[in-house]
Amino acid sequence: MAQIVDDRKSATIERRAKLFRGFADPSRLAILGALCNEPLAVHEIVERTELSQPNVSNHLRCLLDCGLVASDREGRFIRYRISNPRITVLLNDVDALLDVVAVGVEACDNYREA
Amino acid sequence: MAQIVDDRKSATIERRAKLFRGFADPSRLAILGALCNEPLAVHEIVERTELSQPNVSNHLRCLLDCGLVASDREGRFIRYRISNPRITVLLNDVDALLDVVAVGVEACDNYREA
DNA sequence: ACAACGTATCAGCGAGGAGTGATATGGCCC
DNA sequence: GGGCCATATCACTCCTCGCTGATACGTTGT
Repeated sequence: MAQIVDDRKSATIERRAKLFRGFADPSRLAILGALCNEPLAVHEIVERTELSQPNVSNHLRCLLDCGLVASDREGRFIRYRISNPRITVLLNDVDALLDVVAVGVEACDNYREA
Repeated sequence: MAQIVDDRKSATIERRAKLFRGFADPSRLAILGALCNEPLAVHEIVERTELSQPNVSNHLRCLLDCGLVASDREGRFIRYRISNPRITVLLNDVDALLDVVAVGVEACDNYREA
């Protein structure tokens, strides 16, 4: 019984961690940031983020699998968009938290700076 | 000028990514989850999370540097607590987002499952 | 049908970070 | 003050993940 509770708890934690990892990458954040303004085709994302095309495609696949973005084919373009407004909410929350902890976060050298 | 804007934009993205990474680890989430209920000393966190003591200490140092937790010495104990309510808000929002995308997130095999 | 464009896939490399075990530091009590 | 408990630190290993370059797939126009 306690075991079941533990399993359920840790399963929740693992899911949270995995979702956070989805956001914990500059490239994916750049893509999501670009898509927050408007839906975009892949080559447009490539232009705006200055990431390589395969790189963008890889991350889009990840974001798509995770359900964070959705895609619609339009002729030979594929237009990607944010799948759920909660994502924007989350990004805003992070910015709000950053207003408070930005200094500390930048100072933390337990993981990489850039 | 465009360069400055780019720099500023990417600096924002990097900060966001770094903060997200702070949350993107099961151990740190377990610690934060435990602290959400009540302030705890290190050995109490060790008991509840079943993580090793050095591991907990390492993560606490990281969370402390980032400003996500705060600490108070109490005799030979050191009591840690969540530093800002926005953190709880953020965790709740993630859960809310998970209600929508949990299936996709678990299905995404672009990064590790557990 | 062919050329050109848009997008996806894959293997391989490199770096960063999480966990462990041993050890150091510091405060408490008898 | 010596032993003990609570916490911190460090070196090291392993594993995961992100990026790149080459290439394949698919769609559209001519």
